[in-house]
Amino acid sequence: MTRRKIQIKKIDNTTARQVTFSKRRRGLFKKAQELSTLCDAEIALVVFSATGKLFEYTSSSVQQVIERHGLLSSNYDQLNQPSLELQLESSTSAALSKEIAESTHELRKLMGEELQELNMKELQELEKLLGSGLRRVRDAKGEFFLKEITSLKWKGSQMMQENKRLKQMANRQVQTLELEQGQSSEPIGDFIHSYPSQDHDSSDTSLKLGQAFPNGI
Amino acid sequence: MTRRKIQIKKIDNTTARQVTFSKRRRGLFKKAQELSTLCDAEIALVVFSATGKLFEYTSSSVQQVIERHGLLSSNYDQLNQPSLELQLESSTSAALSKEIAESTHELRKLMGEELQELNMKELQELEKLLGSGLRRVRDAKGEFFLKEITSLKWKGSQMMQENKRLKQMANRQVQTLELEQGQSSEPIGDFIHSYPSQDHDSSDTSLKLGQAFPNGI
DNA sequence: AACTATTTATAAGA
DNA sequence: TTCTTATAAATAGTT
Repeated sequence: MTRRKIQIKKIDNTTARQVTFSKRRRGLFKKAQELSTLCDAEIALVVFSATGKLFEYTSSSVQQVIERHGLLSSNYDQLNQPSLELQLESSTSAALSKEIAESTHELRKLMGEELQELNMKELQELEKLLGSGLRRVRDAKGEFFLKEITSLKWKGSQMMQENKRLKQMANRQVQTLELEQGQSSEPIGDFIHSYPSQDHDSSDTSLKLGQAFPNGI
Repeated sequence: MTRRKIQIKKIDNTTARQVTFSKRRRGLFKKAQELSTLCDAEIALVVFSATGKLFEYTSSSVQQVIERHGLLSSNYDQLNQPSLELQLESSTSAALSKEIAESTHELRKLMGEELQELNMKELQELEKLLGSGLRRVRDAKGEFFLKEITSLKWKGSQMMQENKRLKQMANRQVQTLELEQGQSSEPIGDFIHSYPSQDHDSSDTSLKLGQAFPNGI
């Protein structure tokens, strides 16, 4: 807008458009930075050129905020040792409930509720992360959950097969009893289908499931 | 920068700072919009005033892109009926593997791999969602995963208890056999601890696990 | 919120 | 790309 005034519409000539893009982009970033400094504002600016090149400016490093709170590092630490505490070493209802409660709490924390502990200003700074940082965290969390789910499904399938095997074995034994002694007993199936009551006896009958899945997913 | 040149540093006077903020913010947004139009660039601009007020500009509505691809709606549809297909109606290895593979595929799709089907331009537009849209998607996905994991853990615990019960029952029967017939048999434990082999018989031994968890988490 | 003297940004050309 | 420069646009200080 100087040797002549121009219309604000897409510049047809490719070369001219690229030149203008460079010039105006620089101007825009400079203005953004000036506004941030002069008025103590937090600014995030992302520009994609028509060719897909990315330029971005953020007035404050949100990375700093994140690192200050150890969000990334702690999350990544947890990501690197998934499912270890989930190998179900306990088998009573109470212990399981507790474990589930704890895991849920841990997962909720992972999900970002811990962010609520940051004050408003810091949250606003976090907002400015735009894609990069938060998106990395999000993707990592997603992968974590995905692995967790896949692992749990594997364990579930293993347990189902074990259950099946147990039932077959039980049935075989009942048949043996019936054949050899002519006794009749309650159908195994009905018993198996009933849900466990709240009694916890003290004998160690833990089945040590989920202890080895060589092709760990 | 006109009656006099100014230094680019924080303006002390609060009123002056607010006035300058308004003027320059407007200028900045105008420049952003001009750059976007002139050069066919995608621009996302977020400004937080010192008082925490938010102003933002995005050159294209990413909401449109998302709605066009039905990403939000389809995900939410899936969110509203979680774990139904996971109630493990099958019990053979082959069926389980297939189910796991399908579920995994479904989860991967949920995770956003479907986004790879969008072309580059659209992805760039998506980038500009900044927090709002993508964050909503992310949070929804996270909640989905969380529910899925909790549900799977519940099922796992139910199966473990059922396994325990089966083993107790088996042990009781073995004891009965041993008492009444004086026979000795292989220790149940070892058999139970072994992992299932690849045989699939055709008898329906499905245990219908996970069909009712009144206190659903 | 309006004005206006200047500075700044930048379109066209080199 | 970078520089030059004439001119348009933005805006600091004022009203």
